[in-house]
Amino acid sequence: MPGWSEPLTGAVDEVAPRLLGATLTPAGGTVRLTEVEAYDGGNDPASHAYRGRTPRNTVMFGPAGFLYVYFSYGMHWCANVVCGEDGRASAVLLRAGKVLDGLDLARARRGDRVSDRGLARGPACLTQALGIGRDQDGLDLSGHLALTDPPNDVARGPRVGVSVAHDVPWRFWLPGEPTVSAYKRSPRAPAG
DNA sequence: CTTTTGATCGTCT
DNA sequence: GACGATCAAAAGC
Repeated sequence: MPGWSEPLTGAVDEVAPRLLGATLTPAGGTVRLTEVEAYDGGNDPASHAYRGRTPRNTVMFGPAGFLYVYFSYGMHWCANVVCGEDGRASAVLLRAGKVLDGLDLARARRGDRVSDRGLARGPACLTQALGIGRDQDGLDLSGHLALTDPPNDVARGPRVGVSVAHDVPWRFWLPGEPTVSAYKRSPRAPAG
């Protein structure tokens, strides 16, 4: 029995756009993914797996179809779908989505001042809206992630926030979606 | 809309 | 000890 996650086992830059349009329901509340970023395991200097396996990134080295969650900037959680072959440690960062279900739940977790389109706009906003945290690191996504038909229109460009590998256009999003986060280069990126 | 800046701490060197 | 795969508020257009 090939796992449900078989479509996640190709090259990560081909897998990432397949996640656009998918629905995710990890801990109450559902989001439709509108923006993702690919990280190519040990080959990618921007990847958390670039310098090998550590306690934090262990989940990345496991099979596809699991959630890799990490703590960022001392206050945020960010979530990835582990992709690629077992041991390759590729992953796709979930950058933004549109809340389809559990609007009240998402608003309660994010705060009343946030607009509907802003609820899951940005990787840390998305995890907060969905209730993703430490407990979801290593979560088996079967039953939580539903892939859809490939979107017919996908935009791509440089990744947000990374200070290396700017030439790699591995951010993918659904054009025209108001839930897609604004592009910001890393403050530490080389001037240009 | 844009730019700037402070918050805050786990992780790895 | 330095550095983030970030965010929100504040201030200027």
